[in-house]
Amino acid sequence: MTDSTNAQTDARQRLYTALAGIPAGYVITYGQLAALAGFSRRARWAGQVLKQLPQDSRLPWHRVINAQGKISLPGDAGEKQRALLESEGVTVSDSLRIDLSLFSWQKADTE
DNA sequence: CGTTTGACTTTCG
DNA sequence: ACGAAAGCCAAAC
Repeated sequence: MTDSTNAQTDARQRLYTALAGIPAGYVITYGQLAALAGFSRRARWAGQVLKQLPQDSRLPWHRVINAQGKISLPGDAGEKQRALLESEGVTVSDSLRIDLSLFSWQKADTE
C-alpha cells in the first residue's frame, strides 16, 4: 500500500489510542479527543472516524460526546450510548445531557 | 478541482 | 436553556 494510506491509518490509530486512554466513568468531547491525539480542530473528523469504527473494536466510543455535553448520536443509538454511560457511573440527563464539570476527563490530572 | 456532507464548535437572538 | 446561523476541517462525490 502507499504512504498516503499509511498516514491515514496512523491518524486513526492515534485517535484510537487517545480514546483507549479514557477511563470508565468519564467522558470527553470530540474536540478534546482530537486534540489529545494531536489533531486540534479536527472534532468533525473524529466523529467521522467513530462512525466508521467497527463493532468488534473494544474502544469506549460511548465516552465521546459533543462540546455541549450531549450525546450526538441520533435515534436509538443515542439511547444506547446513554445506557452504556449510566452503566459506567456517568449521570446522564433526560435530554441526553451530561455535566462536563463533573465527568469531563483531563489527562493532565489525577496522575 | 469545485461542491456537498457531517457522531463538531461557537456565537447570536 | 434552546434553536438557528456561521465557522471550521477533512473525506466523499
